[in-house]
Amino acid sequence: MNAVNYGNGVPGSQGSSRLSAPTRRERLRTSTLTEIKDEARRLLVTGGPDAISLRAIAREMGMTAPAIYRYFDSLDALVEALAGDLYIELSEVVSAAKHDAGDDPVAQIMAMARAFREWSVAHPAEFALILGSPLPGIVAFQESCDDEHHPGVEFGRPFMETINALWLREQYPTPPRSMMEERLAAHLEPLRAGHGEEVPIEVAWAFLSGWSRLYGLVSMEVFHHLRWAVSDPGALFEMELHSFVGQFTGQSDKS
Amino acid sequence: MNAVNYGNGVPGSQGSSRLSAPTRRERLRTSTLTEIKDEARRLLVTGGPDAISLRAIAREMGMTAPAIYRYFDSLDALVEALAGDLYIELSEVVSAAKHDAGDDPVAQIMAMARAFREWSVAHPAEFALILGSPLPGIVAFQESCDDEHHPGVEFGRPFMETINALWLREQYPTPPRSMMEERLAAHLEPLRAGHGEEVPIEVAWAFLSGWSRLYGLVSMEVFHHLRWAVSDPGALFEMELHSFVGQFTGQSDKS
DNA sequence: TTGCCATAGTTAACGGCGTTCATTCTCCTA
DNA sequence: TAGGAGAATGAACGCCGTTAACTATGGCAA
Repeated sequence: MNAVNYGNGVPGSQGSSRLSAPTRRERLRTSTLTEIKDEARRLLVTGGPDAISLRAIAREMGMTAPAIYRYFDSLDALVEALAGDLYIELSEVVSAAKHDAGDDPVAQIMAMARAFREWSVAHPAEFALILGSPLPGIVAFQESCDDEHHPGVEFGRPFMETINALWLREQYPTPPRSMMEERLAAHLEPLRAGHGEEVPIEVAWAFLSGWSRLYGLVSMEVFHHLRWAVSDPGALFEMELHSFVGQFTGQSDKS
Repeated sequence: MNAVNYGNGVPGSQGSSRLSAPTRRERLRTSTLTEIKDEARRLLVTGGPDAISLRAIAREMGMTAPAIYRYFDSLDALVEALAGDLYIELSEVVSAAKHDAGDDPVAQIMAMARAFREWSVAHPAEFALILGSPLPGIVAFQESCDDEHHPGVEFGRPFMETINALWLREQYPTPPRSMMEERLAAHLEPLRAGHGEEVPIEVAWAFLSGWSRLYGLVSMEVFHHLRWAVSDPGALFEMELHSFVGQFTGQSDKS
């Protein structure tokens, strides 16, 4: 691991000198870098994660495969960088939806959930790469989660903040405190390391419970694991979403 | 697709003649067949889905790769057959847990959910193969879900039956009927094709809602998508499980 | 202006992969 | 006992990631 290139960053004697004044070399380099990732994504979309190959990328770019090693240490490193970009893209989509949803936390939650589903359904291959079964090579990416600014943590932040705002406004129902203390409080170090030590246990519960429901439903739809049950997963999603936010608005579930 | 071997079945002029009297040839064939799948599973477990290769299997068996084409039409067909076996194994584990849980539907649900999680956590690679991102090649396997005896449908059956029994015993709370009629009733043809036309809408809802929660939580744990949040996913699982069955026992969620 | 050298790119090669084809061997049966 | 079906082989094709040695080039320092 003595290599100098890990996806970006220019190896060079003097480096980039002044900020906001990239040299010609640097511009060419970043241009090639993003072209590689764009081509990788195109392959991902058309043929799945396994279709991403250095040779195919190079062929499409009019290059030879070994040239890509000037930009990435390995195919895995390239895929990892692509996964990071996709995480950021998804985060921005979700955050934008939140900002467009007004001030009501419940409306914000619904907007974020819908944006998440829509992006996922529209980009199944990308979803599989960042939120599906971790391929060997993506594993390393998952491991580095102690970082406070890990894309995964960053992605969860707007959800967390909204649920926190909601809790401050009204104390929605939760499982018994005793159960949360016993089953949850002792195991929240990772979450609190990323989102602040003071996050209330009720917020942590609502976040984890809600996120796992959202993730389960969406990934079953994206992976076609619902096809045997339901012909319109979107309608099921809407129902579950209303049922979920109903918890917070105190709306009864009784028929 | 004019090939005769699709995983089992002996191509031959006379075939297997009398039942329960397999010829020597047949015995050797099925023995080799299962040895191939066993080796494939070993590779799956140690190196992930991509590590399954005909050449590695053959090497380990003291054979050459083309010989495997006597037993499977392609690598994809082999993986598909393996996935079918794993589905059956998981189904049996879950069914066994149900039968060991006594007569109470709620106890049965908890036992099945725990069995599902335990198998999944103990066999992450197998879980990824059958319940994770569908690789190209597994897609075909997912498509054939119109079959009433598809392994996926078969796997869901004990869950469905238990929730049905529960509904017959006590009418647990559900979302408003109007919402279920609108969002669910019109899209349940696939489920009813597999599990009977007469399944009540409340049972379908509870099944889908519960299964997606279970699947979401377990797959996040198996895929390490919870590592940044919680250090003991098992405790979170227990809490969610209690919270879920609490819906059915009328237990309040208020702290 | 000249000369240097880091950088970007090339070709060739290695080993591994799925798959096909022609061929050989072996066992069962008619 | 002869023949044929089935099992397995070796060689080959075209992919793949990766490494190593090599060449061309553009920008900076003397």
